[in-house]
Amino acid sequence: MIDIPQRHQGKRPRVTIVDVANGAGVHVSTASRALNPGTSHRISSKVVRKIEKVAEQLGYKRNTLASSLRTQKTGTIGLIVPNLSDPLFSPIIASVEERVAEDGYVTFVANSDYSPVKLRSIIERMSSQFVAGLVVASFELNDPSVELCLELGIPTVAVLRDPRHPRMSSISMDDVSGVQALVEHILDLGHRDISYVTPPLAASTAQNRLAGFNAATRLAKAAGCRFDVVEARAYDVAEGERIMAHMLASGLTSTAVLAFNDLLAVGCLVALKSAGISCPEQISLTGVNDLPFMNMLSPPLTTLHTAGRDLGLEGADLLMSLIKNLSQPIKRVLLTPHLVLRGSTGPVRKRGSDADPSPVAVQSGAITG
Amino acid sequence: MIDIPQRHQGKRPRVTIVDVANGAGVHVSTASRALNPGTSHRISSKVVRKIEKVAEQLGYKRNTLASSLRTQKTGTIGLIVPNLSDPLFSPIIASVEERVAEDGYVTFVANSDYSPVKLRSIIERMSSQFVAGLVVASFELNDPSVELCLELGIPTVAVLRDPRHPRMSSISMDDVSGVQALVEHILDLGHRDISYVTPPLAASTAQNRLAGFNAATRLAKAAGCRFDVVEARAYDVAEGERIMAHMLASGLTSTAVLAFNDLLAVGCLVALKSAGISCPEQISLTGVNDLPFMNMLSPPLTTLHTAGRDLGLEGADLLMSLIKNLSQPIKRVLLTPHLVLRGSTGPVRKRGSDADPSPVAVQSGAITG
DNA sequence: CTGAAAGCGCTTACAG
DNA sequence: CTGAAAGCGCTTACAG
Repeated sequence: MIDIPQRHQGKRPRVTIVDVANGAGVHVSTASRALNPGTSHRISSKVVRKIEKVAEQLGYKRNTLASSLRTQKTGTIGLIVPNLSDPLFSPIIASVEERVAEDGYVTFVANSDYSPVKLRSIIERMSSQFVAGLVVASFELNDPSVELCLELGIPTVAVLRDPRHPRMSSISMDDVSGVQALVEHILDLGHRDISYVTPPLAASTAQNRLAGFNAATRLAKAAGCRFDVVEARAYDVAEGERIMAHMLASGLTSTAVLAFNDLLAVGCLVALKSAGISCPEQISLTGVNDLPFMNMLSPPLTTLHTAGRDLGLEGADLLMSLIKNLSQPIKRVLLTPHLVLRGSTGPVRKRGSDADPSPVAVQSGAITG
Repeated sequence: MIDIPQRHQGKRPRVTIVDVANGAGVHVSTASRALNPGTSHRISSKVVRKIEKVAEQLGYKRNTLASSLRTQKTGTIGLIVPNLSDPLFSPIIASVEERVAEDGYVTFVANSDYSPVKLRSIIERMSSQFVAGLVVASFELNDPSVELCLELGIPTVAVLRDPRHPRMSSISMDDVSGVQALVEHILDLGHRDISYVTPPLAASTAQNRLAGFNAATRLAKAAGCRFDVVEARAYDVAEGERIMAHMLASGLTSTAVLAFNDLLAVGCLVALKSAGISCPEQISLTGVNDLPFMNMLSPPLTTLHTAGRDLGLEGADLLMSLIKNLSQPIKRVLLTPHLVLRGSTGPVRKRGSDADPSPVAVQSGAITG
């Protein structure tokens, strides 16, 4: 019996530039020049047309592998994010892809999983694949991978997280003033006991948001207000739930809780609900990022809007210009996050009105996580 | 003045296999064999160790471009989704990446933007970059790109959307029975006038969900129930908002609305809210996919859970085995979506109770979009 | 077990 | 304006 593969039997042979050259009756070097935008002007337009026609008819596609090997440059850029599943990165991925495609580049996306070790190995792998440049959303502060990119000579732009390296350009959100505005809004609402949930201070985002919190609370602290910082271990909903349950169990006195990001805030909200505590009546809550659907929660979440699409577009744009000219001044761009006021924040309860003994009491049985 | 580039001056020279061979005092072919897992057993282990040590010291990284050009195979696979920003695709992207990484492949992600034309050009581009295989979530029914993949001889697996081609394997959700279960739940709640919002029937998902709706309503229709199908033009929140506003303006009589997906459902919810119609008291609402945060909406959305991670893992797994052996039987795998009952669906109002004239009345001023 | 040589498909100085 | 030739960095039949 003849063994016919059940699929793909029609594998068609690949057309090379040699086929095109033969078909057009010219030398391969002529065909190559004609088919390259940068050199086609050196060939008589009649011959160019002929070659283009033959290439079209034969369905010729340049072998980018061979081309890249020869020219030592590829049409690919790498994009590294710390968590592919976090909705925060969707618009960043989409917009980087879009912007670099304008210049004919394609994008490799990789997930560093919040690990500096994985980040390093991804960078090394991408370098060995000759990416033309890198957009990195995974850098931590003083991340040794920054030096690696510089040593390897790969044009690189940091987005979202700024490694704060004197030779690395970055596009990030102005977290300090953003969180400051958030705290001021909370103070305006009359809150005098506020907690902030921070992740480990590995990245600029974590450090800057804490700095914003501290800056805003410094004066108020002198005036007798109470501020507390609680450390989370991760960035996700589950951790937010755990932290809030823990805070409640330890006798939380705050009337407002600011979370590092929306995911933690949503987790806090879950824990508040299962403890039977109403938001914002008993506790006001805020996040950061303004992820999709945050306007549809119950209550809708007050947050800072992170312009993911702008981060991606500006980052990719800067990378494109860096690829054209590496020797340009380092830039550190801050985009202003805007405050999105929604239902999860409200005026602090007047003392003595409405009863209900503070601090917030909660049955230990109601605590999850 | 001497012009010193401000960045990247330390660009280090690339180490090739020739350097390694020289350093180890062997021929490049020996170095190549020693450094390749498949051939290293042919070299004396002493020499292998020597070569590995030198490679390590020199920081040698194989140039994958050159390697791929020679072997005619790359370590990359392509993943094509119709919309990079839809949260539905995040777990698919993450899980495909994860699974193929186990076999040493890296992933190219591309966005077809719901356009068969863009899809074709992405496939052609990826083919010209010698991807080892493709995972495609963008196929429409009878999509000519399926033939293209087969002709090009690229191992390909369809996920989420099944092009229903006799020679294309696919992993998708069992939408027919899923939506059927959804309708039965709604009927159980007492609803007798139900509308379904469908997008254009280009993809299997659209066609199957409509088929599920029709199958479930056939009997009930004979029993005098009223069912309506409304056509949307897109898949997003804005379109859901527009459609629901339109339905309300045209005197919607249904007490339950099923939307093709969560995004449309959320849009419907927005329109209901701005029209002052309560969900589920006046109108029950369902989506499909169970995107993140759907459990946190107000009301939480009843929906079908799409196991994005499983689609990605199974799809990538099948692709890996296809790459190893193209001549294997075509598979069409259906995963069962499970029904997630939440607050957006509830019993139909008893007639005559509670007053409120049906059909749902609404001021035209309240209609958005 | 190791070496010498050819070749993957391009591009680009070097000639003319 | 076009051609002939070298070479990017690998891998792999072919010898020995």
